Amino acid sequence: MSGYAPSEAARRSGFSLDTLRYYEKVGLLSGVGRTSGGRRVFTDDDLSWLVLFRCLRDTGMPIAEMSRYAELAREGEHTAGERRALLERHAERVEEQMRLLQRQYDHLREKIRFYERLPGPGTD
Amino acid sequence: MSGYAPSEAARRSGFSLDTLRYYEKVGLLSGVGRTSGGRRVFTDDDLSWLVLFRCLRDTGMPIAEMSRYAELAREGEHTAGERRALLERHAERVEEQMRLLQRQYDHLREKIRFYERLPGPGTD
DNA sequence: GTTCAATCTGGAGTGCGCTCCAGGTCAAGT
DNA sequence: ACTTGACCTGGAGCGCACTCCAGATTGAAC
Repeated sequence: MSGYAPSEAARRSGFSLDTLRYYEKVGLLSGVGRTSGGRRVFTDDDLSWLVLFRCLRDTGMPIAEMSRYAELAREGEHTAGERRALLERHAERVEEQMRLLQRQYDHLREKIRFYERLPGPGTD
Repeated sequence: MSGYAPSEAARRSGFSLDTLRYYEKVGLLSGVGRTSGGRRVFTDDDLSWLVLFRCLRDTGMPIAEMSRYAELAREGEHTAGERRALLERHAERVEEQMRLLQRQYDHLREKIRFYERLPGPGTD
């Protein structure tokens, strides 16, 4: 069961091997296990962190803030409130982002409608 | 009527003065007028280009692609089909982006719900 | 035992999109 | 005429998030 090679962790998380190394280097991912030979071994727990990072990155959270979150989590249960607040603030920014994206998408569609009213090549 | 100073164009478009200069430098914005003293004068037409660029940037289009679009527009009416196709492809990417954002937003909200079930400080 | 793909390390390099700076110019207000 | 704030140019610098590289090591398969 749990214990994934780097390539497997990369495949499952959608991050590249280099990105996984980079995340470890900047302290996002700490305490990843090693084989006697020095190779990384990712646990299910590591994987679920990666899934969270995937979510946060896809929604535009900067790495520094993810690091902050991870650091809080490492500090223990008493930081739960702060972690929650951090995620809450982020979620609000994401909502704003979604509204903007929707608005600009609508503009874009309108612009395209303008072109659709023009005769295309071969439309006769 | 039409004829805006750089600062006014910046204010109306939401781009910084430096960004407006940069856009001109990379060929996004071409043929911006000048006063006898060399200062830029933005027309309503320039402004509407900026509004379009704002839309495309906000939806994640790279500058190179906006340049391509602007170039096509300069080439004349016969590129309308190609321009339309470019915008259409972009709109599809934006739709994908919106779906991803929504999906990850949902994950995020679920994660937050987990914290909400924990007693916060002072929740008693 | 040999091979060979996967992995390791440290560090340099990349791509993008600005952003800032120095040193000078312009023009509106007084 | 003078001051002052907006603007000019060319070019350097920055922040972010990777991405790539060289040269060495590991370990599963044959």
